[in-house]
Formats: sequence, C-alpha cells, structure tokens
Amino acid sequence: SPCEPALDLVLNKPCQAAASARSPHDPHSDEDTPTSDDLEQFAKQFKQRRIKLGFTQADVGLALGTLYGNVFSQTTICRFEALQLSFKNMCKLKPLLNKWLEEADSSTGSPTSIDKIAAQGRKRKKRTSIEVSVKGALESHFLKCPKPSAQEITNLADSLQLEKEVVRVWFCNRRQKEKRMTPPGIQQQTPDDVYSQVGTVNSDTPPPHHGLQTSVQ
DNA sequence: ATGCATGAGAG
DNA sequence: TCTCATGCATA
Repeated sequence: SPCEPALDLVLNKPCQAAASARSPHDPHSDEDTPTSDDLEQFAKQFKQRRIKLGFTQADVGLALGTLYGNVFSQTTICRFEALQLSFKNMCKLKPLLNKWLEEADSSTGSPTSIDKIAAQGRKRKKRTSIEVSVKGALESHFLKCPKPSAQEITNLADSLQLEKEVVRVWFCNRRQKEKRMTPPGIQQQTPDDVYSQVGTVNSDTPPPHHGLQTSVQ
C-alpha cells in the first residue's frame, strides 16, 4: 500500500537555533523570537487585559485593521488566545496584538473609527456536516496514515460516501491541527490539577517543565 | 469556540 | 497537490 508508516510525530517546535547574533546583553529583547512559554504567557495576559478593557475578540480584530491595516476576524483572535495557531503564526501576530494592547489602555478615549471593508462576492460552498461515526473513521485512518495518496483518498471517500474533495480537505485540516501549539488530544491541566496530582503514587515524575506534548490518546 | 472551506505560494 | 494563514458559518 502506498501508505507507509510515515509517522512523522515530529512535534513542531521552533527551530530557533542560532540567528541571534546580537550583543550579549540586550536591554529590550522584544524583537526576538519568543519561546513557547513567552507566547503562552502573553496570550493569557492579553486575553485578561482585553476583557478587563471591555473588548470582544471581534473588536480587537477590527481595531488591528483600522490601526495597522491588517484586519483579523474574531476567529483568529480567539485562536491566538487559545494558542491554537502554529508557532510561527503566533509569533507573527504577537507584535500586533501587543501594540494594540499598549494603545488600548493608554488611549485617551480616542474613539475607534469604524472602517468597514465589507462586500465580497464569492460563492462559498455550504459547509458539509460530517457524521460523528464517519469522523471517527476518518480519525482512525489519520492515525494510521496522516498523508494518504490521492488514490487512497478516493477509495476512502467512496467507502464513506463523501465527496473526494471533502475528504482531502478534512485531512489537510487535520494535519494543520497537529501543528498547532496546542494540538488536539492533550488535556490542558488547570493550575489546580497540578496540586491534585502531587498525591499520585508515581515515582517517575513527569517532565519537570511542560512544553512538549506527547502522543494522542 | 470550532468545523469545514478558500486561496496564495511552493514545488 | 500540499502547506499555511485565515475566516465564514454554525454549533
């Protein structure tokens, strides 16, 4: 079968090797590649401030547009806050959101001009809803072969009675999901869980510092 | 908050 | 065709 055990469980991690050829002590290290933890911390702080300031995710997305010309949707802001974007994407967005944040609370009540760049005419395919049982089938296939060939996609689509294109896109989206900073299949433990976990009769202490997720269940 | 989709860019 | 950034529409 054309599908081989190409289990590239290579968890995407910032390939931040050298490249930081700057002076030993950098005062304001703001223009450097942040670490996963930096992003996590920032995202949390961002969301907190955003809410305290009384803005919705959509508000922020729009503000970025009227402020820097880059409009973003509520979806993107939401995913940023939840770390559901790729590491690279997070890094790109952070500076923008950071600047908005600064301008947001220091702003002397300057009314945000509402700039609408509406109107886009493009037939968008109606979202096809995939049944749970079918999703389960796709998921199991994905675990065995995350990158099926065109032929396999066709066969799979046929057996599941779905359009080939739908299956193809499903795999693309599923792969992208794996590349998020917070991939699916991992339970985000709340700070409280950390304590309730100390009592566990377990000697082999889990990774001292989180960061890399392990396999999916 | 998230599922399925689009389109640009790379190959 | 795939990846990647991004979002409409819907749960």
